[in-house]
Amino acid sequence: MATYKYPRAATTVDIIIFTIREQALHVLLVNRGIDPFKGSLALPGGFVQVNETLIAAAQRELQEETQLANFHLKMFGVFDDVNRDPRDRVISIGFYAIVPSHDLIVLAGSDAEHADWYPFESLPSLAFDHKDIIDLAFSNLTSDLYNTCLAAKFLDEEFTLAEFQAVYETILTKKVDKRNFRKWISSTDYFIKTDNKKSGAQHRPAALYKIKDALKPSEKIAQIQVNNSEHENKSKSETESNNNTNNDYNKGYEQGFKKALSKITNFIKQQD
Amino acid sequence: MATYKYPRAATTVDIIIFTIREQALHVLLVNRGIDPFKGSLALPGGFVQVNETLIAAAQRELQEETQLANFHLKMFGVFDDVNRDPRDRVISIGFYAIVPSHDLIVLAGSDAEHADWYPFESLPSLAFDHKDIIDLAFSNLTSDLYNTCLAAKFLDEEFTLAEFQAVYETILTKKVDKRNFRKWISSTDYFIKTDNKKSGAQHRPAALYKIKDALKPSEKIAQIQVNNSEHENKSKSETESNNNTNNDYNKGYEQGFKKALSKITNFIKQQD
DNA sequence: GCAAAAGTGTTCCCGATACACCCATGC
DNA sequence: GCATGGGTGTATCGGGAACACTTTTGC
Repeated sequence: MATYKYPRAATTVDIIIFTIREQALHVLLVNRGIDPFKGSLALPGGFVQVNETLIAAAQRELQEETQLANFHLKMFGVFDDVNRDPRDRVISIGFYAIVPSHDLIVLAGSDAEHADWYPFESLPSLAFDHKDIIDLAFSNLTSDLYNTCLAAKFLDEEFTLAEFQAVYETILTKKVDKRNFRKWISSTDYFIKTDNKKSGAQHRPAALYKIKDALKPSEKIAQIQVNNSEHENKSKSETESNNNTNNDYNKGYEQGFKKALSKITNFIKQQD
Repeated sequence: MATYKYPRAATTVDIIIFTIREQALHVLLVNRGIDPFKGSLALPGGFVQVNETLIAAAQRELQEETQLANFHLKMFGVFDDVNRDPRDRVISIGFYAIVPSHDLIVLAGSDAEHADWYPFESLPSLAFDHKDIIDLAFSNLTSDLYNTCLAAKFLDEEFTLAEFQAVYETILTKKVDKRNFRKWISSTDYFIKTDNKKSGAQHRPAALYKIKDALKPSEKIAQIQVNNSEHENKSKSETESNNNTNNDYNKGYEQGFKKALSKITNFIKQQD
């Protein structure tokens, strides 16, 4: 039992796990085994313990619910409507994660909850304000596609550029120009061609690429980063200098914002 | 007394109030009257009550400490290091606000704390992780300069373009090209020329501008917005559809992201 | 009439877009 | 040898950036 002079809001994390299966973006949802919204679908997540950071809480919840660890998690929003949870005042922090489609290890939930994948384009109605949370997560996902290398997280460690391009086309639901896409790949410093090739198909083998080692997961924590463009002016200490429990995998994935967000609309064909 | 089965983190808000005085960006700091960090300088802020949103808490704290109301507040980050407050586990949400330099109403604090302005470029050492919070706030401020009209909040309701340009030059510590700046003004839909002029100086009178009425404060709440660029693809419901207690002034100020963040580096002369 | 800031257009350059053909493999 | 996807270069266009002179007032 904990006793406080004044009542406190509870703090939770909610996590959107994105994957691509059957050429469509999917989101992991759990069937709630308890009230409120018992029987409804909801995002995985749960209460933050007093001795862990938010991202550590998100990692822990995911591990409990999916047996997967070491997610690349990104904080993207705060949900603080006073009545968003009928039981109590609950402030929730949203994170999103990306997993490769083959990691579909499903997923006996901790509380006899059943977890499964649902297509982003036709989500059922959800508990709490989780629909809003997903929308904001998606909005962040799309903008991160061209500003970070994290879209590679949808794929295996080594991937062909055709596979990678398909990730963008699936999420953006737009055709992408192959030559311009490849020009972008080499204009960023995110990716590197390996010596390996993927052969076996009935055509020329494709070179395999991977994320540059320098960008591999390190010991940096997620922080909501609203802007990362390069203004060489008085940024003083680095914006990421705060938050420091080291248990995450975000650094590098947000490095090297060579180009500003205008990238987002790059080489998305102007058709329609 | 409030009693919970499991201990809870406390939730606080910290607010950075920016203003420009003596041609320099300043930040409001208070002298802490109580431990921890008694006597140190710190950001205004305080605990969130269970029946108010974060932004409402920020508004309330500011009103208590500065007698000013109706700030334009923007949420920009979450600070959740486990040991950031020596007393207890405290998760803080950062907001920033902008006030015109003449509103320097200072500011007998609520707890016999003395509040005053400090130049951003030479801040003293601060309590807690408040230095990190300020750095992230500044980083958000600079990126918002060209993506919203909120820089006008540094000025009176009606302002000349020279005054407005000086805001940008002060914050970015760069010279800005007058013609390109004015082209940007008219390329956005944020501002409108009034029929009034500012005369009296020893030169040609300057036209006064103001923020377009359509962009004036309305009933929308602040949400951390990582991306707002226009991808006309499946943004599904609007990203700002969440968070809805109506007590804020943010809408419009974030509307109409016509251009992506590349704007940030606009018409900042390449001199050094 | 002179000092001092207001106001205004054009050129250049680079990066974003569009676009079509040859290459290597499996069968 | 043919079907299939892998791989590559160029020309155009638009927006960002640089740049100088005329206008209007106060004294």
